[in-house]
Amino acid sequence: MQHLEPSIEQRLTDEGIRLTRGRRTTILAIASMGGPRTAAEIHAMVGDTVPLSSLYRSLAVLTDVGVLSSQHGSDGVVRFELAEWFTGHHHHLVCVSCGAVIDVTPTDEQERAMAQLVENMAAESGFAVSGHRFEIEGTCSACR
Amino acid sequence: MQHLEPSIEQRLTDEGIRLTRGRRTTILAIASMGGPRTAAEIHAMVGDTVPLSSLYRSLAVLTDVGVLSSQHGSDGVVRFELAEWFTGHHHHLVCVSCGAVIDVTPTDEQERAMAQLVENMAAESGFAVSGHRFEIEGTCSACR
DNA sequence: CGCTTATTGAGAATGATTCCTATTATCGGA
DNA sequence: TCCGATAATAGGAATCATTCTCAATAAGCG
Repeated sequence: MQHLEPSIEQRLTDEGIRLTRGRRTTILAIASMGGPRTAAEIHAMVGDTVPLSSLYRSLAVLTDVGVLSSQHGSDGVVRFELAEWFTGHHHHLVCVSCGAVIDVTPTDEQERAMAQLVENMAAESGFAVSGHRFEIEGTCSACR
Repeated sequence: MQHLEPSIEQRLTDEGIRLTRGRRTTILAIASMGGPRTAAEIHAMVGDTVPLSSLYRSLAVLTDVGVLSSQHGSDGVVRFELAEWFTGHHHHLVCVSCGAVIDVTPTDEQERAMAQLVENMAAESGFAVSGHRFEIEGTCSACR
């Protein structure tokens, strides 16, 4: 992605969010890194053109608007990546040996079964379900 | 749980870990709270009998030894609870508004369905599944 | 009971993230 | 194209959870 996808640009204007140089730089950097990255990693990539404090603010805004999604890693640090509406819904296979993360896109049928399960489990708690995260732990083919 | 379960006490001595007053207090507090709790919440419950710094150390040790399990919430705070070998396998409902976490124990049928799903999804990747983590995001009844 | 050594206590230190305020840049309209 | 209202930035201070330090203390063994 050399330029900003129109769909992303659209999303921003729809929300009344200005597309500043810093935000453009940030989005492009994340897109080019192809996986969840920390603010520090992104900052290292974009350099001083985007100060850390501005970067954090941009990440927050872009996540709010739904251009990015964030996840809190087991090391307590937040990682950002392009949101699923852009990359597609997926889950992660996490190798407990080498730490590799493999994307898995569920089939429609699998996703339906999962949604069913989610509703069943949440029903009794008066919980309004908005999404789910599913992580499969195991050993990847390279590590066995 | 008024007293420390023998199985937990055993675990500690097996690992050469001393059972101090602070650690006993900490474990009992967590057990009585019945769900994942932050260090701050636990500290509020045990009071000054266990200083924060000691509490953090105890939580780390107990997690290492496998008496507790920890999870990093979407609010960036770590929550602790008794490990699954003690409480039984379960999943979490996470409130995206207030960060609260509620335990949900799947029925045998649900867990079977989930295991099935996991195998299906991992099959193509040559992944040897050892476990899974399932988090349901939504809004709790108090926050709606 | 006494010894050895793991553990504690208090506060300082750290690291990620957020907040504050004057300054600047975006973008819609004339 | 230029202007103005105002969203957004810079960057440095502030916050918050968590970790570290080290002298003082207590667990558990004999």
